[in-house]
Amino acid sequence: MTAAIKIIAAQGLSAPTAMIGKEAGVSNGALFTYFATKADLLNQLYIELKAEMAAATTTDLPTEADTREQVRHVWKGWLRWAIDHPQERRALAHLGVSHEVTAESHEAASKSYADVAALLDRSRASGALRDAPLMFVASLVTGIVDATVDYMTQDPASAEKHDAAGFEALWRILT
Amino acid sequence: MTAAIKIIAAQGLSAPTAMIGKEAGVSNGALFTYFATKADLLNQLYIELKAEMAAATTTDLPTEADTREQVRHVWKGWLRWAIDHPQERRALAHLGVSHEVTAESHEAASKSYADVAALLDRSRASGALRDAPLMFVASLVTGIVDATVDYMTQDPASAEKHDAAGFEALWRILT
Amino acid sequence: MTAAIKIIAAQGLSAPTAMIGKEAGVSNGALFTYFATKADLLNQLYIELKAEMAAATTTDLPTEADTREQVRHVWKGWLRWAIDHPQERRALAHLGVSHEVTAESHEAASKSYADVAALLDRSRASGALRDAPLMFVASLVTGIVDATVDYMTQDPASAEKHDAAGFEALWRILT
Amino acid sequence: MTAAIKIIAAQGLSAPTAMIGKEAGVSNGALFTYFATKADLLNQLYIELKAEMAAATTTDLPTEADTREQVRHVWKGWLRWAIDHPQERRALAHLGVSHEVTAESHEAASKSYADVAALLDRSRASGALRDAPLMFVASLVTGIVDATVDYMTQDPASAEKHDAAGFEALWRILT
DNA sequence: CATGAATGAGGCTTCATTCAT
DNA sequence: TATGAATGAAGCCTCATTCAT
Repeated sequence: MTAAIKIIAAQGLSAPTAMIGKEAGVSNGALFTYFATKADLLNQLYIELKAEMAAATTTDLPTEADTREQVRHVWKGWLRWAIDHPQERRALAHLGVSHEVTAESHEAASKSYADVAALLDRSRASGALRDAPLMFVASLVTGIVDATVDYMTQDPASAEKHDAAGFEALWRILT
Repeated sequence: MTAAIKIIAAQGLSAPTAMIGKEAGVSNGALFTYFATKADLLNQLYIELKAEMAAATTTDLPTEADTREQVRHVWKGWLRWAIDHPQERRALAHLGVSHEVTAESHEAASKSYADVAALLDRSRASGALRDAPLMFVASLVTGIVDATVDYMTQDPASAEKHDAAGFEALWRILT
Repeated sequence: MTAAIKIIAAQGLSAPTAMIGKEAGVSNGALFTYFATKADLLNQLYIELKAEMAAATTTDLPTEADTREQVRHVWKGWLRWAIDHPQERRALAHLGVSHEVTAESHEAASKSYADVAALLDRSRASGALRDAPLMFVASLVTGIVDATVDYMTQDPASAEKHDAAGFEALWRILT
Repeated sequence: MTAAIKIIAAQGLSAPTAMIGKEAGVSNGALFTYFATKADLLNQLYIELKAEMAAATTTDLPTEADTREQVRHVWKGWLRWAIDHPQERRALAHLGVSHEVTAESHEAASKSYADVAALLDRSRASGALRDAPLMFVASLVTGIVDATVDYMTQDPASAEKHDAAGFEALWRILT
């Protein structure tokens, strides 16, 4: 699994299963005792990565604090995870557009985000997007996070500034 | 070319060249009269689509109007193109993450956006992101556009509302 | 034709007909107005080259001189032609082992050597190989010529010495 | 390998790898488990055949006997191998002129002939070719062997006579 | 007759998947 | 259950040959 992430991040989804097996230290045949199919592996990987990413945003969430604080916590967690797991992010970028990843997997992945979605819903309650579909708002937010992480990665010296600017943009949209 | 867009939108980048040829009404061999390589085709396609998309946002730009009006024009053009060209958008999504698309192609593509970038720069001049790198702001904007288009496509009945909400979010970020 | 020689010498028999056409300054299609088939071209080329090579050995043959003198003349002509036409030689090396060159072509080519063969027959009349089949002797001779040319080409500084050594070997075999 | 020899002898170097695989009783894909590339197969084949041929000439070489005896031994071994392995010989003829066979392979192959070359050097020590480059002499010898084998193969009834005539020619050249 | 784009069969190679050990 | 050699379908690309202009 870790192997798959590394290989897919580096080579894309067309990476041979044999190479993933090698990286994982198992034979090419053994891979298929764990995953019936390459598509299976990709789907499980997708779900797992999404879940992991979601978990990173909600652990230790200060549920008693005010909304802004909680959003800030999620924001921080998200950024930290993304920056600490560049390969995971790259792999997800590939998996996200793949035809091999089924609608069911996308469904399953979105469930991991229930808590984040709920928080988002509370945050925008009295904002400009109060009447927009929640998923739409979530998409906007995801876009902002991705852009922010991209620039923090490219220009680590000004990471702090990008972080602040990104959060500023986010908060403006929500409120 | 049009054929490639259609096939890639439907099947992804792993679509056989033979299928693209067939869709275009030419033999599999003929494809390589026009493109030396599959990668070549993908790169040219990427550059062309990006250019076309950029063109859709800046034609008839009211350069004398105030900034908000111009941003609104670009926004409208962008949305219209995206909604009218779902296959092109899908193909671009695939091409954007592909390893086959070279850095040179990305470079070339970004040149098409010079005008839009300049406008963006003017718009955020006195806004919260006035000190952020322009490309960072552009990424944020792209994220918002993509999210908006996604939801206008998924829920055409409320297209107007999504449009408005998206622009609202955009404008908030810039000013 | 000259083009074919050049290209085949450089690339072998797998050289594309299009490349030969280009070198000759005609379109790929035009080639097939002159030669029905690539195999046709190769066969004609083989016969022509063999004939040319044979001609180079017998022009101005001093038919009145003694046998050794005549053999010496053929030897000289052969060496000269081979050294002056390295591409032709290379092309012939490829054509000689090709399956595309038919038995008829080999037959036709050998006819060009009638005069040389007759001379050879006279030369060995009282020699050690007087009872061997003429073609066998011819093969031996060809082997010696080829070896000599190879070394004269590789080491032009000592060309004279190789020439002499080669002829010495030849004459020893014949007499 | 044996399959490759057979197929290449029959069809030349343009023989499909699939056909070689089939002859060997393995699938087309399996071939590439053993040889990364068709060129690889050809190079290994060339080296192996050359080595085998060289080995056939020097096994049981009577190193204590006089030079003529030793040359005779090599001659016999060479002829025997060539006559017993017509396919190997044909394959070698193709491989010898191929562009796919690299200079390194030729280098490697020539190393197999160190012993034969040394013997040759001793044999011609006081002969007419004593000052010619050894490799030149070797080429002459190879030419004679090839011619002899060709005729022994074509006309097996007189094999004995051709053998004798060939050796006679050889010995005349050396001494 | 020449052109050169188009054809399409065929070759080399890759790789997901299977299976005997 | 693990191994890794074997399978064979499929993909990219080449090139002899054809044919409309």
